[in-house]
This record gives sequence, structure tokens and C-alpha cells, in this order.
Amino acid sequence: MEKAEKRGRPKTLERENVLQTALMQYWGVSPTDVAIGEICKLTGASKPGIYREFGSDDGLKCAALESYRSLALLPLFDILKQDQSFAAAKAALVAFTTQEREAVGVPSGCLFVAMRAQRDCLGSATGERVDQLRDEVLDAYMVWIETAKSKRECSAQIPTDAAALYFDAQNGGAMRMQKEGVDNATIATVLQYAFKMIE
Amino acid sequence: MEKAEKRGRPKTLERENVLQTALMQYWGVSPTDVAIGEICKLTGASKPGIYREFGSDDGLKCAALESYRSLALLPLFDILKQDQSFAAAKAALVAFTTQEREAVGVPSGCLFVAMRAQRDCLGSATGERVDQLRDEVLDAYMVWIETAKSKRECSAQIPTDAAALYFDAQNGGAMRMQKEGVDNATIATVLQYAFKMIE
DNA sequence: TTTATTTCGTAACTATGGGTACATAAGATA
DNA sequence: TATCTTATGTACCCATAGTTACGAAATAAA
Repeated sequence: MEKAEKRGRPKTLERENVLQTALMQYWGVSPTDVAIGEICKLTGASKPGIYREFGSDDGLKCAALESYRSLALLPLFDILKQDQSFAAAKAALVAFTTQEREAVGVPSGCLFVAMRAQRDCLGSATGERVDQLRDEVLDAYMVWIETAKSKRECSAQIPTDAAALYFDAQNGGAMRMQKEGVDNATIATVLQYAFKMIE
Repeated sequence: MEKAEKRGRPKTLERENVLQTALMQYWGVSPTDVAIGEICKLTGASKPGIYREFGSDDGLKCAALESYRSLALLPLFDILKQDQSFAAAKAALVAFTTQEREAVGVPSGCLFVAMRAQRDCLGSATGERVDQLRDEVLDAYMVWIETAKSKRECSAQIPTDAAALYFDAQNGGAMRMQKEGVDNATIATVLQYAFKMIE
């Protein structure tokens, strides 16, 4: 899988390292309070190096968000798409949301939720991606709920779009509680009550 | 109500105007993305004037948060403290949360929710006040829920602290939806489903 | 070797924004 | 009118952070 030797000075910038570090910083601290210079210190990369690789602050944030999608959003979509009962999926959601982060070596809270909260002090590329992901998430919930309705596992009373907003809001609330230091057991309790509602 | 004439040059800084402007900016834009200089432009006040009056950026934010408490949090507490049925209080909460902001001449979303999301890039005074208000809000919910439990209007099943977190999360979720542009009717629907749960 | 090519990183530039030094204005008092 | 007191606002300081100019370094091809 080695790329053919090219002319010119070989690249030494560790893209993956920079990206992972940025992701963890944005996630663990805040997407708008971590300077490029901080990433440089943490990774040993130079500022121009990062700019050559990611184009701009906005570009780096956008790349980090994309990593976050793979890491944290795709698993969520997987749960929703799995062929299991509505109740089982809800339980899986609770388990996924309230898993102990330290054990997995990942910060508490949710980068996507944080970015949504700061939507308009993000660069254009990142901001627009955030909007897209929001739609993607709401769509995923809607498909899931429609399926549950068709299987008679969920009341058709509540409008699907409202239900999707509801689940999205519960998840966001849970992530915020986690950030504020509420323990996962309590969050799980809250979520279980919240999810019991829709059925 | 005129204050006795004092010696020295009379004060011309319009404290209330500055405070209101700051509040509306923090609320409508974001508490961490409005510079003192911006408030100056909007009010005609000078920078040193504002510093003399509020001490620091942190001081101004803190004062604005205090205004916000009187304006938006006290009415919430009033609803919770009123002697009415649990269901009536919940309905009042929904109505209060989803009232059309434009009509009232007030920004959408919630300054307190925004500050909580940005908790640690706020100054120490404001940050600590945010923590206090969070406790105050959760306490208010808890007292309300305990009362409802004692009146048998709310199941004693759910732990009171979890229920308080639940209501707080619903309110926060609603405020965020409002910021993201969801219409109030939909938010009201979501909240009604959310609140139906606890009973 | 020499040249062409590509990347590297130091050291700047620039804009923004919190904060303040200081000379001056405006009124009360003597 | 002279003096004391208090508030005012221009012009600046300084730290931070995004961004880039540019000369040096490293490697393949000539």
C-alpha cells in the first residue's frame, strides 16, 4: 500500500495524528476554544504544515467533524437501521449514549451537539456540514420511527417529524448532562423515562 | 426620586440602556461573540465608561445574566410555585416556553441555556453565577415535583432529581430548537408529548 | 553534480478584543 | 473666580490567534 516514491522533499506531517488530536481537543474542550497553535504544540506539527494540509481553521474543524461522524454518528445510525424491535433499539440507544467514556478513551459530551450550539461562530464549511449532519440525523430518526409505526411498535399519533425532534432533543440533553457532570446512571434513568413515552 | 445633587461632573452613562443592549446582544447573538466595543457602538457609550460601570467584560455579562434571571427565569419559577394542578402547570410551561418571541420583542432561544453550553469560556463571576442558577432551576423543579407527588398528581416512581433533570432538559431542548428555527407549534407538540410522560 | 520539485518551519503580519493612562470637561463649593 | 471633586472619552497598550512570506532542506531526475 506504499505510494510510489515521488520527487521532492518527502512529507513528514502526521496527518492522522494532527486530525485525531484536533478531534479530541475540539470534543473535550470546545470546538471554538482550541487554537491552531495549541494543536501544533500537542502534535509537534508546524502551523504552515497544518495550513498546507487542511487549508484553514475551518478546514481542520470540518475534517475533525467528518472524523467525528465516522466515530460517533455512524454507530448511532447503525442502531437505528438494525432490524430489531423498537424497544430494543431504544435500549441500545440508551446504552450507547451513556457508556462510560473514560473506559473507551473518549471525551464526554458530543462534538456535534457542541458545534450545533455554536453553529454561527464556525466557519462556512464547518457550519454547512453541521446543518447537513443535523438533517442526516433527523432523517435517520424519521426512517426509524416510520418503520416502528408500520410494525405497530410505535403509536401513529405523534407526527414523525416531532418524534424525530424529540429523540434528537433527548440525545442532546443527555450529552449536555454528561458535560455538566451528571453521572451516566442518572442520565440513563432520565433517558429511559424519556423513551418510554414514545410507544 | 431624584438623587441629591452631588459634587463633580454629572454622570451621563446610560446604565440601563447599556445593560439592556448587552442583554439583547448576548441573548440574540451569543454571550461569547459580542465584544464590548460592539456594545459601545450600539449605545454610544465609551469603553472606559462601560468598564467604570461594570468593572470588566465578566462583570457586564454577569449583570446581563442577572437581568435575564429577572426577565425570564423568575416567571418560570412563578409558574412552578403557583398553586395549580400539575397538568395546568405543565401546560403553562409549554405556553411560556413556546410563546412567540417577536411579539414580545425578545430574541428566540435562552441566554441561560447558551451560557450553560459555554460555561467554561465565561469569566469566573459569570461562570459561578451560571452554576448557581442551574442549581436554583433544578431546585425549583424538584420542589414542584415533590409537591405534585404529595398531591398524587405525579407518580412517585421516578426519582425527583431525575425528573428535575428531565424537565430541565426538555426546556433546554425546546430553546435550542427555537434557535435552530423550528416553529413554536412544533416545539409545543414535542413538549406536550415530553411532559405527558411524567404523570 | 546540478537542477527541478516538493515540503519544511521560523518569523513575521494582521485583526480583534479586553483593558487602561491620562488629559479634559462639568458641576459644587468657597 | 479659584478650587476641589467626579466623570468623560481619545488613544493607546498588549495578548491572542488566524494566516502567510520566504528561505532552507530533502529527494528524484538529468
